[in-house]
Amino acid sequence: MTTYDRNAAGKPAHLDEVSKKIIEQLQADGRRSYAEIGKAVGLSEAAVRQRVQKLTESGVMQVVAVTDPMQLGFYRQAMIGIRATGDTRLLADRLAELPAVDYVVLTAGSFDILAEVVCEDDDELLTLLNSKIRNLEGVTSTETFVYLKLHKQLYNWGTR
Amino acid sequence: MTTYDRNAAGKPAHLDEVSKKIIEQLQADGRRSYAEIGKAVGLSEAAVRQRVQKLTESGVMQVVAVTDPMQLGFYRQAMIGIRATGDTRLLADRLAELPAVDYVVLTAGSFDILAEVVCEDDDELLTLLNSKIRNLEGVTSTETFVYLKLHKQLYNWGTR
DNA sequence: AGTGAAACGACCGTAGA
DNA sequence: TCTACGGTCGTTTCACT
Repeated sequence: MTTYDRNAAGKPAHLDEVSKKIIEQLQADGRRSYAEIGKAVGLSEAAVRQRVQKLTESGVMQVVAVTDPMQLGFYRQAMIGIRATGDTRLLADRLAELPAVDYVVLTAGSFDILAEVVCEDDDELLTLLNSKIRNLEGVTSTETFVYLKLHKQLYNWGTR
Repeated sequence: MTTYDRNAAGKPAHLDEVSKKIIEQLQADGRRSYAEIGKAVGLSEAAVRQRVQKLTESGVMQVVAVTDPMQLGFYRQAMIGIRATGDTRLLADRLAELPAVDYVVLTAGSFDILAEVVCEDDDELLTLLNSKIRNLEGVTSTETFVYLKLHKQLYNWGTR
């Protein structure tokens, strides 16, 4: 599943300190054992496992592999600001279908949509823009921000 | 470590099909056992373990917990486009130090920097913008794109 | 929700092709 | 770089609190 609704699981989750610590442990290393986490947070292995299962099932957290595009041969990344007419949700669906697009967000402001793309090179980026994105129904104009240097990238949203 | 250099580990990594499959397995579930992955890709448990270790050490991949800001009480996200003078790398360092900033990228285009922020509410966002970001040395103007709906969010960059 | 205990399975180091 | 194997540790289930 590539597209998801952040509101799907409902509202807050008001985690206690122990669950926050468990999440921190898994943010540092997603393969850390439940037993080791238990030692760090002062809980039995079984209790940690139950909490992790709940956190995962409720969508608060997931443990996944993240990869570095550069090392996989994708040397060109960019953010595309898009201005559009009509229902931007439909347009967002079309954008999300493109394999090179790894991030789509509907925004308020001078762009209606922001889309991040991952390309092998400038050639692919140019083709993507001209032959795919700018052809989509509703797109009135785009602005491209080529990445010069990715400086900070956190996955631990929300625990700060 | 919150800031990292994507070029740190050098250039390509030309993975074979087996390593790509291993990464796919861990993208689906970061806690899947080496033995189970081995069955899926046709390799012994030890071989999978060695490959995962190499992929992790070389920075091609890492297994981590990712969380949903909404469910942790951060209801307002936004992308801030920043125009600046001087060395934007220094400014990016200052931005990266702010806990609410989870993403900073130096760009070419009508913005010099794009920064994603995660806030509890509009109040915090407003304070962040006015009292923190716009005060930073070198910032000449900002443009804020408040997130209305996060539509697609991939962590599996590069394997497409 | 949590603990503890026993059976099972995964993980890790080492040896060898 | 892979497989094979044994010791160790983690995980799972279940009965209990």
